[in-house]
Amino acid sequence: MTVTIYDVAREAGVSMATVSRVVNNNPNVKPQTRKKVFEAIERLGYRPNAVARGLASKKTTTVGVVIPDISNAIFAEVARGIEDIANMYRYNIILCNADKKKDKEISVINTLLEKQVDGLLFMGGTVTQEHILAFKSSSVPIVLCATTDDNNAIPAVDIDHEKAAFDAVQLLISNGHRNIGMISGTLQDPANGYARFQGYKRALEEAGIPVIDDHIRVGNYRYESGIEAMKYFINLADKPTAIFAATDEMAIGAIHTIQDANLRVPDDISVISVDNSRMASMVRPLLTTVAQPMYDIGAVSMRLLTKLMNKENVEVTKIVLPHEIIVRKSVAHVK
Amino acid sequence: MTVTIYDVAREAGVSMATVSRVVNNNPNVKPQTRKKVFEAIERLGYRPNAVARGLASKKTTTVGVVIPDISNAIFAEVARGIEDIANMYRYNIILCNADKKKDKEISVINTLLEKQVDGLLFMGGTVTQEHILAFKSSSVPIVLCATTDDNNAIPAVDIDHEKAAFDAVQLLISNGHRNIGMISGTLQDPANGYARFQGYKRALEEAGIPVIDDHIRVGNYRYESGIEAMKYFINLADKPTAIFAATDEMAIGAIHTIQDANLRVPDDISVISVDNSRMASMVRPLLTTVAQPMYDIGAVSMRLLTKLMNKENVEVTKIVLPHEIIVRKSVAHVK
DNA sequence: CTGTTAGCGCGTTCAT
DNA sequence: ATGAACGCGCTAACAG
Repeated sequence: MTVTIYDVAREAGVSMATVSRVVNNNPNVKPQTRKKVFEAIERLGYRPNAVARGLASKKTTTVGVVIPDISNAIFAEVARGIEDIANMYRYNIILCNADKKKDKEISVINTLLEKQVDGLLFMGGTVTQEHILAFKSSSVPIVLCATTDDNNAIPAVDIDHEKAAFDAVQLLISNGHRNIGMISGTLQDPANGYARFQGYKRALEEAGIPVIDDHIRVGNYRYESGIEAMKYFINLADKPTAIFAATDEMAIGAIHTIQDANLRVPDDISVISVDNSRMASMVRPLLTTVAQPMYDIGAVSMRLLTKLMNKENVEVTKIVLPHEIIVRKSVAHVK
Repeated sequence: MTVTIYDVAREAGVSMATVSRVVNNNPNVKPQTRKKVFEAIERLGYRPNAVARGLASKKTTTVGVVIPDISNAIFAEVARGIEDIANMYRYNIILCNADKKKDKEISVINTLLEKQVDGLLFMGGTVTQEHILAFKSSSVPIVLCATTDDNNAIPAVDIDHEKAAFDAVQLLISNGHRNIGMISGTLQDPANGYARFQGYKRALEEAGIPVIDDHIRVGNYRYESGIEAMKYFINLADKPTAIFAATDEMAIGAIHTIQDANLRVPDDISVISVDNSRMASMVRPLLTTVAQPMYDIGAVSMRLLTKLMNKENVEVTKIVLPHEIIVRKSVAHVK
């Protein structure tokens, strides 16, 4: 039924080793022989079996990607970066959603390892001891992607979330704002939640502005929770003159709430956030936000992984990509 | 180095066949033996090699997914549906972006087939003869996902794009609009472009409204092209009283352009579109749009594929999922 | 430059 | 219920 390397060999009148050589572009084949083999391949419609090749060579040219949720635009962008670079180096990607749930993460790591991936890209919640254990149970290279690792034991590429938040809030402060509300993500989330909150706090502290609980609301990254938080802020006696939101979506929720209350952005209240998703340039006013290079995070981590898989010597295994404030129209000087 | 089934056999004092049986849940093993084997597995940290298993069993429990662009929210949603169901049936997903480019599509189909995937989910541009040829070159089941196939030769699941557009435009007409502009996608795209335009046309024709070229602009699905198209419409002598946009993004571009011209949505101009992306509920006014069940398209096509891979008899192989108009705030009765 | 020969790790008869 | 032996399709020495 299926045509194998052996059939080709017979058809071309050579040995299977020779067929293997031409298929794998080994230079040690006479051009004429090569031609004969190619013709036989063509005639028989031979297609190499990558599984057999994987078993014999102990390489699958496949890498596993653990991702929280591919339907989340942020991660999808990372995934595209990963796939583009993988493709460039002739790797394929096995994609697994794990929703930042530890059990699911450990589980997919194991099935990925069973599938003999040549490398692993991990994007998830916190990296626990259990994760490390699962990683160490095999010798395939791993790189953490947009994921923090307290133990700092594994190669990783990410941005500096704390600094990103710090910079955003500092922009507000440099515009004269001193009454700044924060719409945070859950503080349990080390990167998008806790770190950004820390940046907010540090920016205030360095400016000598007291951090008060009433100016902090915790949301769930989504539009609706931005609305909810903003409704709260608007009813405050000392209403903030500026809002720092941990995500664009929450920022947009805040903007709409402000506008619905017949206040203006940025004239009455300024808004800044972090993400720079497509939506940031699809609101009125255009949203000032700090851009995270998500595509690049994916691309760079995949590139790092190729080096690791290639057993190249990589000195720096902790890569922090730069972020950038995209100044648009949602921040103004305080009145 | 790596511990194999053979090592486990020795450690447990049984044959490798027995180990294979317990690993694969074959009932023909004495409980006591099973226990011994499990203990040996635990002790040695044995992890089955899926590649070797794939070679021996001719099954990889892996399916290939060809997708236009995972960083596009619409497709990412489909992908999540696919992965969830795949996961449920213990399949893994190899994900390949092909950007709707024919050559790239054919190329990834072939590498996926080389990897011996048990099935293929294809999401792309048009399905040409060359695609069919590539599909037919192997006997693995294929299902088309959100992709039209003129030849109608391959199992597929999609929505009725023409009808979706028709319904949207009809809602406009039933609100008294007779001067309706369309912001279309490229007409070369059979589903999102051409079919939606056809639906627009048919709705007008059935209402006895002439279809005039001046009321049709072709965009590229994006926000910016919605802006551009709307600028054109606004300067028209007989300005449309309603706009049908082929995507939410273009619709939002139109809305903002209308508002920037100091006109109101929907009081002055109504806007409707199709997609029901998250953004539809993140604009003011909230966007009325027809919802496509993208997650379901992914889930249903993956489910169909599992049946096909399982050699179950499936009668209907052309599944059309229902769409639904989500009425929000961007459409009003004509003044 | 080419062919021979072993495995790679596992599923699967076929015996027992 | 268990074991022996073969083969899945290919790569990788090694020999010539």
